[in-house]
Amino acid sequence: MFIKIDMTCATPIYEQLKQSIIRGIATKALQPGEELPSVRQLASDLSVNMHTVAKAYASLKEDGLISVHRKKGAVINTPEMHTADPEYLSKLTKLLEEYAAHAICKGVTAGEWLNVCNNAYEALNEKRSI
Amino acid sequence: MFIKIDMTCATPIYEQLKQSIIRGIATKALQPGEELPSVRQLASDLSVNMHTVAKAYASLKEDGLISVHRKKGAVINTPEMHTADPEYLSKLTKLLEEYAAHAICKGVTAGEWLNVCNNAYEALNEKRSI
Amino acid sequence: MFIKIDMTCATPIYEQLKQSIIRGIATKALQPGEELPSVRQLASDLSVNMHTVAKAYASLKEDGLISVHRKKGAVINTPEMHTADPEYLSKLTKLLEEYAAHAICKGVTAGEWLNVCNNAYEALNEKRSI
Amino acid sequence: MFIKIDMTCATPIYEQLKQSIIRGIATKALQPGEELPSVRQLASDLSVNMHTVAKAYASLKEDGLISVHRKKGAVINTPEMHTADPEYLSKLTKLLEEYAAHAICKGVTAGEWLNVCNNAYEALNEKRSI
DNA sequence: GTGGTCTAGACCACG
DNA sequence: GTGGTCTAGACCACC
Repeated sequence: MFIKIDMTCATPIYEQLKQSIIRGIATKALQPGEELPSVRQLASDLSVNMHTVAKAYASLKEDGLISVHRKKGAVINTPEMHTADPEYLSKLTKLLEEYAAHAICKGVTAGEWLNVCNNAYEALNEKRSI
Repeated sequence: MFIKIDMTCATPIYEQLKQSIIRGIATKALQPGEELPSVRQLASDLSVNMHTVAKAYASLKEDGLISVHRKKGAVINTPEMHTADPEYLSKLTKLLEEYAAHAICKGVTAGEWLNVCNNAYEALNEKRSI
Repeated sequence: MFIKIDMTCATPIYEQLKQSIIRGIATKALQPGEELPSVRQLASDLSVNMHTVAKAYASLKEDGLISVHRKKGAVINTPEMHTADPEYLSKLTKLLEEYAAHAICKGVTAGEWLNVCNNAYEALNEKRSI
Repeated sequence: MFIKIDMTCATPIYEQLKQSIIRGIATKALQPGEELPSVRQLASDLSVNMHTVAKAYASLKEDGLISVHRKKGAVINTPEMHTADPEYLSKLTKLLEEYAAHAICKGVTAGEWLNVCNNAYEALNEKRSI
């Protein structure tokens, strides 16, 4: 796992960490069932505090992306393909509206917008198929 | 101006304010050339600190969405002034990748993803045509 | 607010604190809209660490019982009477099954059980009506 | 024995185990006088540590739900041995108050509360009559 | 060994 | 002054 943390970045370390792991899962670099390093281990690897890592893991657990297995530590969950959770999709739509609004202001057309969205999704999927 | 601020929301007030204005521009509720209220005016209307409004305006200016004139105050830029430059689109793609990655983890398919993206864009366009 | 923390108790301090506040809301000792003390304030009052209080507040926020208002700090939410959230009720049922099972093992009859449940609810409601 | 342990669950294994057995007794799947598997046996069946099983048994014994004989091992106590003593009921009331308080905060009415409590009890009784 | 909890002291963004 | 984040070092429950 290649997790890189930018200490100078404004976004909190634990969120960068969370995002890195999410990216890893999305690109299948992290397979379902795979174990994540222990909080202590990862903390020392990244020269970051234990609690910071713990917070990232807790957030991922809350999102249902990982589970904390006794003794095995944190493991990647298998996504529930069956349920395209409408609640989640609606929340996602709202979040995307922010970017969409900004894009419209910048003169981005509907076609360009969908193209960008598609690129974002496929950029991850490509790595996935490798 | 129909700006509503949620004081209990986690996102900073100045960002909510900025986002409200962006949404206003995107839906054409705010027309190019139109003047925004003065910092003092808007601050008192929303009962927030002057600095908060000023920060929002500064951020909008930095994004090239408004211009600040000495006399007229803040005015909405004309859409012709912002070109859908590839640099912006590539930055946007990176931002969207975060959401795309999370969506993939949650089992959202490419079709669902594009559908959500389209909905987000059209939700703003619909209001626009009213 | 009379919050008492038992440092010798096995249950974490932040949970005791959370429970105390929940009790306060249930008995109307804490009215909707009322402000809770700041984390620093409460922490010093209870001679407990700031973070411990913050954790309790965060948990209450997640449960939708309080909101963190900018500048006003944490304020009690007004319960949404309209929605008897079925999801919540089903989760609650599962939790209660644990106690019910134990009670059955101890020879508690259905009548006694319902009586105990009613007492627990009314014990809070009585204080409420004062 | 139909005991399922969730290694990813936050509640300790020994408590899950204890709760499973309690549920078994409550639903009469485990009859009074019946012998529980030996600590070694159950531990190997569930692939958990011996100490974990022993801890669960010890806790059940402390609650007066089983007895541990030298030769026969752990056996389920007969219901006649546990009387619905007022002390137990009062302790139970206090525990239930926690849930009741939370429910009140969430806007659950007295009727809904009693309904939920009744459902929890009957859910076990139904399985019992099968 | 693991994660969970608590403490203490620090910095920063926000308002 | 407020909460949010990060650090460092400690103890404990569970396994």
